[in-house]
Amino acid sequence: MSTKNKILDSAESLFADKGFNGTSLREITSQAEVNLAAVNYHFGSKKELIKAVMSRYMNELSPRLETALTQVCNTESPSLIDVFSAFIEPLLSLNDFKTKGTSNFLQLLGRGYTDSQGFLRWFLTTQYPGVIDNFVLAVQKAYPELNAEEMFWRLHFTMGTVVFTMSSSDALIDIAKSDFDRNLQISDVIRNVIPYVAAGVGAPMPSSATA
Amino acid sequence: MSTKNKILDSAESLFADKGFNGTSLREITSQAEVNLAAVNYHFGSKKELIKAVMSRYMNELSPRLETALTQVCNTESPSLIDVFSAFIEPLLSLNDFKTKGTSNFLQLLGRGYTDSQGFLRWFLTTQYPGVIDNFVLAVQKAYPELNAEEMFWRLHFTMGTVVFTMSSSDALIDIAKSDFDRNLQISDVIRNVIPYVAAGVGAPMPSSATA
DNA sequence: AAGCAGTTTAAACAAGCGTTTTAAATAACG
DNA sequence: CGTTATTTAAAACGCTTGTTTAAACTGCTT
Repeated sequence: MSTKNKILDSAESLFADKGFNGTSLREITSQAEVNLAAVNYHFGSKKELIKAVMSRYMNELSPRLETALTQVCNTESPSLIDVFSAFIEPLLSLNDFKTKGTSNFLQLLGRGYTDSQGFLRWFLTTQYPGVIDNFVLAVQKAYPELNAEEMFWRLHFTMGTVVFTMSSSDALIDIAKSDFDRNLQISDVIRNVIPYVAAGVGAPMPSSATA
Repeated sequence: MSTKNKILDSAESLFADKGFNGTSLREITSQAEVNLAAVNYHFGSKKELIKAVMSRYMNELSPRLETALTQVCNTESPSLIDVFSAFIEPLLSLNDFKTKGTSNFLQLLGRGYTDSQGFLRWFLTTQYPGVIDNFVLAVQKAYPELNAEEMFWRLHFTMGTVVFTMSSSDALIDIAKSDFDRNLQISDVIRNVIPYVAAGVGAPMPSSATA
């Protein structure tokens, strides 16, 4: 295993656990068993390391996601459940790509949104615009009555639900075990959240006739 | 204005903007125009200052919230919209209590959940258990078919939606202005999110007969 | 007026941070 | 084999953090 990959792996798990700001380069290089200066040598700076960690996942995920969302758009009359379910297989495929891949990535997503404000929005919209565009198209096809403004709000609410849930998924899984004696995994959390966000996005328009 | 209150006010707005970890005591005391050591003199530590900022709001909010939720429980057959709408008046009343009170508090809530993991959960469950208990009771009355496990998940999803939305409400309001030419306030965001979370919590049970 | 508790002040502390610098070890190649 | 380029290593840099210290100042009571 190369020094570069050892750093990426350690950074990924530590970032997911403790956030970007909450993780020091010394923690990362210590866990990776490499020298402290190796981070700046290989990546230039901490910020570039963060981007490298995120890109490794997004490059794996975004083509699968775009394909799945395009397929939904090409079906006859997709439901919102169909749209959100399109995320399942691409997200779970990250577990083949890397151990704990799915949960690590989803937690990183949450960290990127809350740690340094605006970073994730910039990262996704500038680096991977195709994913968002396809997603909006799929939602429009599933719920054409939703106007642009309502769509804007509800997609942000959904982003919040997913990002927040995933950034605290470890705690939620622990509570589910102690309170309900259920041994759940990240895939169960994903399957649980889909009916919720689908119902939220699919809520009737506030001041219009029923769809 | 006392030194103590100057610190509380500056800490509140800076914490809401940049998070607890992202705000230094020197920023706070500089904006408050008091000496650096005043924080440790009056509050003991930064952690105690955070608690003091949160308590100032919760002591104002929790009795109003408990009253409103109890009233909902005492109505004949409340809807989930009724339950969540019970939050509106108590939350907006924080604007009478303090300038920008509502949005500051809701952003602080989000920071407390994401900044240092588990702090807010501990704070709310140990310091203000009555609010959560009344909330759960109200949801149970509005949607009795929801079993404990589903309730657990959906309330956490809702927490995520609200907390995340509010912690980025400033950005959302800005986007709404530039994209749709709408001048919105925090109260509009609250009213927008209610149908979403009500529909999410009210989603049909996954593997049971329709309610 | 003297004394005293309550506050405020400026300065310093120890620790941690990201980054840079130096030199030594390793690998690649003509 | 010898030279060059790459990679590692340890130490130090400059800076910021939360916290503490000790002295000065405040306003009140005796």
